[in-house]
Amino acid sequence: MPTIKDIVKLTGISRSTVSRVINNDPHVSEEKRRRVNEAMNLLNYTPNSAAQRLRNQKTNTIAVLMPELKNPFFAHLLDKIDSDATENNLQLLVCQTRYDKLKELQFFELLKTKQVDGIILSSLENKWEDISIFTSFGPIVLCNEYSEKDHIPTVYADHRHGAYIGTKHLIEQGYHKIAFCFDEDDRNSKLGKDRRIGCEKALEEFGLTVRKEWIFPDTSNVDKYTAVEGGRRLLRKIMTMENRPDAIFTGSDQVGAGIILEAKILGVQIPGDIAVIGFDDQEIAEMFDLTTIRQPIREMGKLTLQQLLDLIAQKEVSQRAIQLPLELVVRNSTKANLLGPKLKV
Amino acid sequence: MPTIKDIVKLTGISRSTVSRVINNDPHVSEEKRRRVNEAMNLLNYTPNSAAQRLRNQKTNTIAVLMPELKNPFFAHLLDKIDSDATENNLQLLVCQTRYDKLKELQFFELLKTKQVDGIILSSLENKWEDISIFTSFGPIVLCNEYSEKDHIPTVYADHRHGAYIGTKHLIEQGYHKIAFCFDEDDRNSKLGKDRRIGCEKALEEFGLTVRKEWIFPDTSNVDKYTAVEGGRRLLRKIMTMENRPDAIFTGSDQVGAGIILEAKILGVQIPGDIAVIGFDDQEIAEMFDLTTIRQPIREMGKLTLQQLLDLIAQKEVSQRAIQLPLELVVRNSTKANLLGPKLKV
DNA sequence: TTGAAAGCGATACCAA
DNA sequence: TTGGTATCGCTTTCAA
Repeated sequence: MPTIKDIVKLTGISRSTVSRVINNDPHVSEEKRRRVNEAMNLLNYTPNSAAQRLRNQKTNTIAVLMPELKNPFFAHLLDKIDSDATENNLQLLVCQTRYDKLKELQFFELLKTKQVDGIILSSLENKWEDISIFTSFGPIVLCNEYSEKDHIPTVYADHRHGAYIGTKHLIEQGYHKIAFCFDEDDRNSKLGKDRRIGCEKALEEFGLTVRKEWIFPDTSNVDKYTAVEGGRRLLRKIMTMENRPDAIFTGSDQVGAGIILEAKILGVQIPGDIAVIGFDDQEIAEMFDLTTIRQPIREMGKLTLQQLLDLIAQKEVSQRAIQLPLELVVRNSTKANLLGPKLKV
Repeated sequence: MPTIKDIVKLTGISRSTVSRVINNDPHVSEEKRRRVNEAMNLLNYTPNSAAQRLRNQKTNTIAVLMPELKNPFFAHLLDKIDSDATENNLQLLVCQTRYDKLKELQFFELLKTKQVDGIILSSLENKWEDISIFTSFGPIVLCNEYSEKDHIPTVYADHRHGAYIGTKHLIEQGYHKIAFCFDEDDRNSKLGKDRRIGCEKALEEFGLTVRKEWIFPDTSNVDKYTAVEGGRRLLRKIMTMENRPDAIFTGSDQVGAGIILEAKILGVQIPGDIAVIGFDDQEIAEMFDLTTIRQPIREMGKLTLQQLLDLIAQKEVSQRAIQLPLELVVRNSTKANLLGPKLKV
């Protein structure tokens, strides 16, 4: 591969000037610029990025940490981040933590070893306290997940409100025996806790209370089956209960789809016997006619990258924590019970 | 950030020896090794990867080119490649071509600028002739797609046979008016062409012929709607035809799912009125009880990375082109027509 | 506008 | 086993 030296040899022009041409420095005469460009084309020259990185202390690369790519939510998030990254001449490194604390921590070495200029964190396996020390090595922006401390650069959706409007919708449709199945992972993120708060708020407004036996954790991540299978198991479990809920509010469209699929097998009517709400509004929700809470993935990706770029450019970010609204998408899985609202409000 | 110099200052030991410790060179006394390690821990030292890249001419990073991440087939492929890459201390750069020839070409600059040690190409927008020149800048391995020239390092599935067994299955189940909907993208890859050959072979064996009006291109990529929507449109179109096929062999599970969804709306019985076969065997195929052709994604990812690693290590790869078998997964979307095989063989 | 030279942070050859 | 030094390829300051 040709280097600057080869251009120097060919043109007799100094490396400084050649470098100036490469970097579009205006202080170069037109004639030299032309000769350098000619030589570069002739030799098929491209600057060596390792040398540039070393010299400039900049990689034009960022890492996106996520639990796993085969979860379509994260694949879409990565897709959106990539759109904007490409526009900004940034490379993207995929980093799957696979729900592993240690793996997650290891990825932060990328910042120390200067392999990336910054990190987007879309899942949180460790406590923020254990991660925050890495911010001294480079900027980190949280996306989707969020921690208690709101002085962290974060972009997240208002899951509390999302859970609230979902629950409220169920109640208004006449369902008041509502089960919840959310990722209970409140060790690190406030996400699960916030959802529960939102649900409770809606229930309280209608004079209802949460029943402990109707709260189910999403165990698909820990037990290594798919979220769809998780939904199937959940419904089977629920059907063995004596006092059954008449609606299930789930933490993902996959779980919701699993419930609907298993219902068909068990002869359970959706929404006649049991209503279902998903989360995210992925393509699968539409396919299964599943009421869900839409996540603004496009905006989350865009704003997250923007924050990161601002931090890399040393500009302080305008807002540290950005909260985005969540939206209810009504489909047939929560159609009003034929008997009309069972509840007197 | 501390550098080797800081370790030298702190310990009085030369940079050469420090470097040896970093790289586990055995020719270092235990005492010095201990002192260097102590200092490294004390200063929280990590080698600067840009410097290592420059010096070693190696990045430990590879790029994976694919059309788009939101296609679950590619998300899964990337996931599998990543598993093995992580084991080999390789970073992965995501590169979405978004079905764009120019974008694809631009990604090969990564090889020229030494940002990656090699490239995995899982889609092909340009002709191989236009890409092959880049092999002089670093190794490139084709995965999934394949070109006419079989001296290219490639891992691909036997789509000809896949199409053959799928078609044969349909015929044996009593369907002999078979429509095909495959990506017609044979400008660059042999994939589409091979599928057609496989279909024709099966038809011929049973004395049937292909009907031109029953061959449909998959236009979702070009027309910018989802593959599921593509399936829906396809069925609507077919239902307007006078002479309708009684089975549809599609190029993806998404298209198959779209057909099944639209059938429900139109009151078309699957498989009673029309049978459907998908391709890939993604989770969605199981959900929709869709007969499909299973792709060995796990093996494809593994073997592809192996080939690339061999090429990077300068070992010639043992086999240039590896062909993997495709497997029929029978589900209810192709259940034998109740009237029994219509065909006298 | 141009060029000489220092330096980014590591590795490896050579000599001791 | 150890250390001095050249080198990887580029950018940037300084002086001309």
